[in-house]
Amino acid sequence: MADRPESPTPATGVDRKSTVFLPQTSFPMKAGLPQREPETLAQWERQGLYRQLREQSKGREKFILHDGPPYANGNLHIGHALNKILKDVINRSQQMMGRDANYVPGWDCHGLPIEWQIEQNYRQAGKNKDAVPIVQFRRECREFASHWIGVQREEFKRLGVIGDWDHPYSTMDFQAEAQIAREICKFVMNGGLYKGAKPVMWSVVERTALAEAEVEYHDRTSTTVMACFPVKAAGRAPSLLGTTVVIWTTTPWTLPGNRAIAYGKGIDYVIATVGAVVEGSFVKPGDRLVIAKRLVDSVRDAAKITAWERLLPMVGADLAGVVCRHPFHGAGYDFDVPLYPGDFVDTEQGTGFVHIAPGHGEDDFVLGQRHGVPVPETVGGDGAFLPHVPLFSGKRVMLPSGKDGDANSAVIEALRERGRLVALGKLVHSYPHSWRSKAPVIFRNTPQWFISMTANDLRAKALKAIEQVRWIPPQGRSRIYSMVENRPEWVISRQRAWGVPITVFVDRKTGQPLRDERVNERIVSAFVAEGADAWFADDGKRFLGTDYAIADYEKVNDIVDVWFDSGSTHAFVLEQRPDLQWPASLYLEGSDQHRGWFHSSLLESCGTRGVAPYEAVLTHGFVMDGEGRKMSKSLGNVVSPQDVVKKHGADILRLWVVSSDYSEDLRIGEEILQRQVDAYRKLRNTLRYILGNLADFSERERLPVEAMPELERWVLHRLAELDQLVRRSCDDFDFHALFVTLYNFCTNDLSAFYFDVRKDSLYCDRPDAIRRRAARTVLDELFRCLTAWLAPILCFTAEEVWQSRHGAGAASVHLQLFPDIPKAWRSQALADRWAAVRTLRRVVTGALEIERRDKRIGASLQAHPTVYADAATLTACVGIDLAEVSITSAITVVEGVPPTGAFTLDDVPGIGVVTTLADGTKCQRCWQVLPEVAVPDSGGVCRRCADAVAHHGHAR
RNA sequence: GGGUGCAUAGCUCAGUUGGCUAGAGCGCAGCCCUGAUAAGGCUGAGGUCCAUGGUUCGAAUCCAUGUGCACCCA
Repeated sequence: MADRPESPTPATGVDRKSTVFLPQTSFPMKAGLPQREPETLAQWERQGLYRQLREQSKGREKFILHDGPPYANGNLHIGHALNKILKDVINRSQQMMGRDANYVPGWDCHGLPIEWQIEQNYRQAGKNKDAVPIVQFRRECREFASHWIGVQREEFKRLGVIGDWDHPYSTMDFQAEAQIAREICKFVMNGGLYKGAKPVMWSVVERTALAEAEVEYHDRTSTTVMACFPVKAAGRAPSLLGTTVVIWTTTPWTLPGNRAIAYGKGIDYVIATVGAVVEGSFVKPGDRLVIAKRLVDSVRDAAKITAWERLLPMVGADLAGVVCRHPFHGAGYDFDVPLYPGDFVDTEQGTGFVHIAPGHGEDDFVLGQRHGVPVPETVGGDGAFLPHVPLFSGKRVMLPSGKDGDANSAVIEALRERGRLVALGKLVHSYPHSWRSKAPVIFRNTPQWFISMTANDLRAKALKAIEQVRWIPPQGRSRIYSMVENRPEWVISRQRAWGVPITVFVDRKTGQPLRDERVNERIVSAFVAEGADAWFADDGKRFLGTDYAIADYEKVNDIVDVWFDSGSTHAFVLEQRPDLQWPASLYLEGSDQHRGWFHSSLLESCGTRGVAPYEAVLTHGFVMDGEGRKMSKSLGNVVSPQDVVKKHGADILRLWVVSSDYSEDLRIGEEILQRQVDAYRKLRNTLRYILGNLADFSERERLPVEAMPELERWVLHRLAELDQLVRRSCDDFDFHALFVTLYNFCTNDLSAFYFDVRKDSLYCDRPDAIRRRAARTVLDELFRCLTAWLAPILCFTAEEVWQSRHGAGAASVHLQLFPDIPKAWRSQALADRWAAVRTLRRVVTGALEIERRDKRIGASLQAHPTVYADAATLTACVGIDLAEVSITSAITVVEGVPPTGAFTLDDVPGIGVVTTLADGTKCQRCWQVLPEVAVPDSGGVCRRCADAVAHHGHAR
């Protein structure tokens, strides 16, 4: 370097350029994320990053985000991506705040959708599922779920989600199945579990219960009847005495199962006295019928009434407490039929009253349950009335062929005989049919297993637990509270094959479940060793041991609902793994899980442990398309995470997550993604610029804060402010605010201001110049902070930047903590001063823009502004080089009122700028226009540059 | 049909307990630079704050109704 000519001729700019310290970095501007990210993943894998993290954070306070298990039956969709990325950002940020954030992902594996898929495979192969032994069937379900766990695991990993992917949990692990059984046993032992009955959709043809997913709706012509129920007790409306309440139904055969009547609280009713009728009417003049006011005309026509004699109005509320007699009163139907209000009653058609048969409909069942109405069992699995049903024993609702039986006509005839028939009709309506046989289904009461909401005060415990949990956003609390407050008993049984059995033996004599811990232990240990298949392998004699005779007990072959499975994850994951802890710090899922996983986990835990399994619950909204519509295959607006990753990279998707307000529904589409790509580029270039200007930075250059110029101290002040915001935002899981602030810091404070101003010093000052050393020290701090703060979000890019500086062999950026920021960096006085400086600067740049527009200048270094300002502003600027800050070659400051014609900004009173051209000649090295360069022996460079060139290479 | 929630520039979002000419960033347009260069800087144009009615001296903000969208339930 010493032989470099000290004063190169002005014409040879190339030589000078080599003395300018331009940014140097191999960090490319173009990211190539889709190619690069998998390489980074492979590197993390090789390093064992997850293991390193665990080692490193041993003994730290644990932060346990317990994973809500996705269902293992298909590729990931964008909602999965949102959920897992959010979890990952939270885990990584908690880890970097000094906690041990161990994340164990999991899968939900049992249940109907998988079972169905396997059945479908059989059907396509022309085989019959029922011919396959259940254990083999279950094995195929297990293999199916395993396959999708593998697929989803790779897809999740590709998103950058870090966790114990080598040891995830699944609800079908033997150990999990064993623990689920143990949880069931707890409910058996504490009396929470009981056998009851509930209506389900039942196919008479296949003699099986059907789930909602297994029925399809077709039009069907039904015989409708209006039947009347004589009022027995009028409640608070004496005028009802001697009247009959008229109901309407499309399923007359359900009348023997009637136990109540529903009315609408807000509906207006009348007592209609029949005036005249035509021949063939089932009613006679003088009959007094209670019906909805809106429907008087249609009832009149349906019942062949020519005129009403009188209409006495009343309101729904008057019907409270009214009790009727059953139409078949005196023939074995001598119970009361009370009236209850029901939300589902309307006046679209019928009479404004709905007959309630708790064994034959969902509404009926729930309403009946709420009021303690018994659920009669009237129809057998073959579709025939059971022997104990008066009048109709043996009558068939439906034949095994799928054709209508004789039950409807028998019921209608019985009504007519007793004078309880008001009208007959036909109705074409949408009705559920079996997916397989295409035959209509019936709602039939079936034995089911329930968890009581009242036994052991489960409901009260759950409500109390809700109060103690932190819900984010806070609306979540009231949402789940009202659900738990109003929910019916918890039905946990399913008549299915792919799941954990309800591990109960029922005493054939008493109907009670066997309660014996030794039996339970045998079951659980068998499951640990063999999985839940052990239950289905034989008659279960081995579980009873020598204490009980299998002949005295019935082994229940129902399985437990999958919500009970996932509701038990806290028990078989959090409690069982020594590297986790119970309760979880956080559950995080879509807001639909208030009804789902949050709910079942709460009930399961409160029923067995008395408290919630989580300290906090965070919910996110749903992902819509770019126009805010729901995504659907038919609309063709589905955005798949796989496509985004392939096209843009996972970091772009992660950026999208933190740019959105996930407490509400969020949108994704081409434009939205393009905005993320733009933001990414800007961040990447900011980081690249820092890297470039830190080339060869050595510790010897580092400068203590006290020795730095104010501009550098202001940047450090900003870092201190940001540090606080970063930590608070991470604690609040508010990444949107965090990201916006970081991004604006990079664009406004760094790129457009600090970097722009310091460019001159970084490029042209002597390497040992204080100003340059200060800038490089600050860049180093910026590097530490930004890489750490961005690492939880842009996990791939942060690593790439980190390695670009520290080498590929360096410890991962993800092993860093958020830097400790000295409190002393913060200075409000400094912030205030620089706010004033930047206001002044805005006026200067505005003034320069006029010059530029009028072609008097191009670069700002050609200008020499004169700033007129008040004393307060100038006081704030004392000691600050305003020319440097404004990137002009000179500046003149005048205290006083701006002259007319000076440039001003409307929102900045008192400051005006008059611009002239800078005096002098352009320095060939730093491009400032200075008088000193104009002198003959300057060599075309300013004194600073001449000095820098003379010492080039010496101080580095 | 019921419950819950949401609606502010083309996009993503701020707008405390009612008190501004309603803000930011991106995008867009124009200009400048050419030593961050498929970069960087500056300036500018974009709003029926979903609609209607009300409370108030004053409403994006509070109330009512409606519309649209979403989730849950029926």
